[in-house]
Amino acid sequence: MTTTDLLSELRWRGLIHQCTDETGLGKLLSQGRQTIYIGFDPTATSLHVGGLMQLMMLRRFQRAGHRPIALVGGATGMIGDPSGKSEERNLLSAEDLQRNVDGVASQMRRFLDFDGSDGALLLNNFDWMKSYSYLEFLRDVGKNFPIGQMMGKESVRSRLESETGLSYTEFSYMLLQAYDFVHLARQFGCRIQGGGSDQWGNITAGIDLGRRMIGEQLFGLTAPLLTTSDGRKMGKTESGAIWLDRDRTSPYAFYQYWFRVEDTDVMRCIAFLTEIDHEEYLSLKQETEADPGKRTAQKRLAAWMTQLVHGDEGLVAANQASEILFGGEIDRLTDRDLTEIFADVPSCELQRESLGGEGLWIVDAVRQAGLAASSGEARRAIQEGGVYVNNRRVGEVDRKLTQADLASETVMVLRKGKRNYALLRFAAQ
RNA sequence: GGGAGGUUGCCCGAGUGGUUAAAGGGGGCGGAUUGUAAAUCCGCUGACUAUGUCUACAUAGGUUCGAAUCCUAUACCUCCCA
Repeated sequence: MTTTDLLSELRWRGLIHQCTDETGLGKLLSQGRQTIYIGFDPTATSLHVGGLMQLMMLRRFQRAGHRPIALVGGATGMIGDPSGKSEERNLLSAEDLQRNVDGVASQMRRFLDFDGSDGALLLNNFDWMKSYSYLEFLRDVGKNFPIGQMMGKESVRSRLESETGLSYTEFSYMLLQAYDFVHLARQFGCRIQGGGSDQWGNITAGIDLGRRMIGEQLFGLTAPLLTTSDGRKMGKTESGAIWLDRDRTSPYAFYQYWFRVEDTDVMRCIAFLTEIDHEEYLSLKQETEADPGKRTAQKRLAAWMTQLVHGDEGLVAANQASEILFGGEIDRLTDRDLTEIFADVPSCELQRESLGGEGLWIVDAVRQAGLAASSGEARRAIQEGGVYVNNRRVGEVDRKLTQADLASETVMVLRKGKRNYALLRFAAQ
């Protein structure tokens, strides 16, 4: 891809929410290899879908021949960005922060090429902020910030009007992020900062600071937030965020999340998060509108995302799991198969002896597996025909489970409703 | 400080001495339908050793054969007067 294509690609994908100077940026990009940076909050050891948007943005720049800088906010993470947050964040300890920085950094290697002298850079602003003294910072940086302008920023204003208010620490956040931009411009010739639309205020603060401190014209580019058609943030389920870390969100759950995206949201996800080209995008859009029941776009999205984040094995496993879970009876599988397919499904260990004699009462099994909070609830579920053993419906409340119900050597698969699974493992002892 | 009203199940909200585990709605859960969708329809929604037993209508006592319903005290909330 040539540099001139990059902006037009971002445009058709709808990835340009705001830009400080689109024509100027286009000119800059056509002048040759540029450097762009985006900051990442190290709030957890893993990124989630929100961070993926930004990571993909950097990746698009790298593929167009530019150099991306992924900046983990080891320093800014200690302060907490008030943008888009309704209340003050709890400060992280230095150790937690370091752990998060390490975790996030290792995930980024999947998306960006950090090798060689031309590769992407992974930086931590703690490295240059840790030894900056308060006094010096106030003289160099602080004096360039008119309070009036700071107060005008959306992030500050909305918080001042709210009941929680904001602390001086949070108020100062934008100085740190602004200084990052200037630092990167000086050290690495980085003249572009990207981010989500909530970062606009922080980015423009950096551009102003750049003009004052080093007399350079910097550029800012924000992407829209990834939201559903009814305005909620994407990447969240009732049970929490969708993470990139396979231990937090299994490849199967990850795949399922994208598979189940609403028709009205799926094309935007494809545009925002994948590298599926315009031609295919249009044909997917057409197919989805013509026959939404086929879920062609959802399948493509799920496959693309899962492959990028979890690799080929992840995709194969997710596909297999989906087929089995939504297929017929579960039978003649091995413990290994089941354990892999149901990696993120809750399971409980039971004594093998409980299968002997009378057998294990289904009501107890459902309750112990965590599919029902009480045995009353378990009974009800069974009476309503909502309980399945190995995907076979259980008819009677007094049903007993025996050896014959094992799906593999030691495991049974219990299900309540459409897609609530739990494993029962019968330990040998 | 004085007066009036309120506090019901996950949430809202009926119920003012006797089949009241408590109407109705929302939510949640199951089923049917479907596209692993939306909408729709049906059922369930206190616990348990379960054709029975126990615990529940702010909390603690009391009246009564019998109370969410009457009385007393306590806590919290709302309104009115100072």
